Amino acid sequence: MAESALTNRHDDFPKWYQDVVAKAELADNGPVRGTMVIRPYGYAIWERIQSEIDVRIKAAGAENAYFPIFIPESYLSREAEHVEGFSPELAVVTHAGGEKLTEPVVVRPTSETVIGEFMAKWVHSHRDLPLLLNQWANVVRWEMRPRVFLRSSEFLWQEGHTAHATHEDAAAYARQIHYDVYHDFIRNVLAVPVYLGMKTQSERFAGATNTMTCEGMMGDGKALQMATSHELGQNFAKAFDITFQTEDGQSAHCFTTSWGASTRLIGGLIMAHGDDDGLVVPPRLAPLQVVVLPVRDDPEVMSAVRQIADDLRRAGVRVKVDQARGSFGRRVTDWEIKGVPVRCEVGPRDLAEGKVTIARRDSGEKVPVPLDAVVSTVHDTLETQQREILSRAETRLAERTVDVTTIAEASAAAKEGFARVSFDVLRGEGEAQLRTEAITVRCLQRADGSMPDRDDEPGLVAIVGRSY
RNA sequence: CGGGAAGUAGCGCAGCUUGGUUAGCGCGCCUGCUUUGGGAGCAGGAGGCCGCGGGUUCGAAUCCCGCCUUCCCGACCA
Repeated sequence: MAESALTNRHDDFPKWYQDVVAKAELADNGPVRGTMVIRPYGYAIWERIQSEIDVRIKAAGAENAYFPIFIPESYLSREAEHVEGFSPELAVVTHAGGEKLTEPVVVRPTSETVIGEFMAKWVHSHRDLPLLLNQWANVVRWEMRPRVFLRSSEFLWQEGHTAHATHEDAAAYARQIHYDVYHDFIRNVLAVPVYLGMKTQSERFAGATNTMTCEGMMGDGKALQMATSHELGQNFAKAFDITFQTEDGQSAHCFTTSWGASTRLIGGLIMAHGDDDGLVVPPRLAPLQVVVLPVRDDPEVMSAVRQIADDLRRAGVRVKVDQARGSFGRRVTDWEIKGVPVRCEVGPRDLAEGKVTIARRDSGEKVPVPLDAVVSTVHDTLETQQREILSRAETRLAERTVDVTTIAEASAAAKEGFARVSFDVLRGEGEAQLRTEAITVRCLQRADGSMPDRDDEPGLVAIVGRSY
């Protein structure tokens, strides 16, 4: 291969990221600072993310609904920590219909408050619980330093909101979502290994009693929070009067949860798996799993290409035929930048031998395959690739997570990746001290890597690092 | 929002210091022919409110002021 079409990842990682976003035709910047235009290929990836997450959410029993984008400003102020947490990044509508509004209207930064209001209306009895809602929506959080997919002023996400009769029920459901929806999707579809853990008090969602996170490691060693689930205790139930009658006729406040994953996952996909040739999309996620690529625009070749694409499509593979416009080399690099997992290259030389060439995006490996074995080989290659993309990411995560015992060591380790350090070392001043170096506690775990129930459990371990 | 860098064709840049023909170059784009097994070649062609607004000047891409946008580093976040 001659020179790359992209900035080299090790020369300038942020520039490389921008190049991939542009050249893989994922997104453009919008005309207003911090907004983004998601292009068809980028949106196709989002639609794959949506459908995989949606099916898991429904399996967990939640139902989709839709709440309005405009929220009365007064709703936000009902929960003190919540409004304090969000007020710096709110977009507020003060004028509409040619007049000044009597009460300003907030563009939702998240929907806890409106949904709380309606939960209060809908929940009367313990028989109405649990109430399990989800919505797919856009939200607005005005960003000072925007970055496409990672931190945009408007982004797309799903936000789940649930109400439960007991703390135990709410805690269990938030964990169920965290493991069975987020962790399962991120690990098994997105092929990103993550640390599951609890946020420290300073990193917690505004108004939550507990925030859980999936922390992934990007190609440059920085952390990305890829999904979060919150226990909100009775904070929002009290602020919005979400009450129900218990079996013995008492009135009680609900325990609520909320949980979300956003278009940031696309940024995570790019930075977790991308290489110097562009995007690498894991097969289970890929909107396009195979591109069938004619070496030249020749009737015999084209007819073979169409036949192979039909066979693959019938076998359930997401496939596209390359139209053979332009040079072969150019077309190859274009599909590589887009990260399509498998190329099936078909030329006269292959056909003369009754074969095609199957090429893997992640390893670059190419093998000749007899025509009648294409479907089964593609199938195997997709599975292998899915497995090995995850395994490479796991190796990086393991190699670049270092066990340390002091703050100075943690700070050094965070230059390359993550540090694992006893939380006792950080309690008090330690966390704040690291923060001055832009290093934060990504999550807290028990010594065996499991999810703590409380942040004051003895023996907790903190995973620290720089983050997006 | 603080510190730094930059905005000239779709993308990447030169020109600005020292104001003065018709604002250039590479890639991409269009047409034609030859090509196509790893970013093709030749020939012809299209494409610019030089980020926006104001000022200085006989004259501004070039000098001055303001604003907007992008990127980097910080404080905030999914």
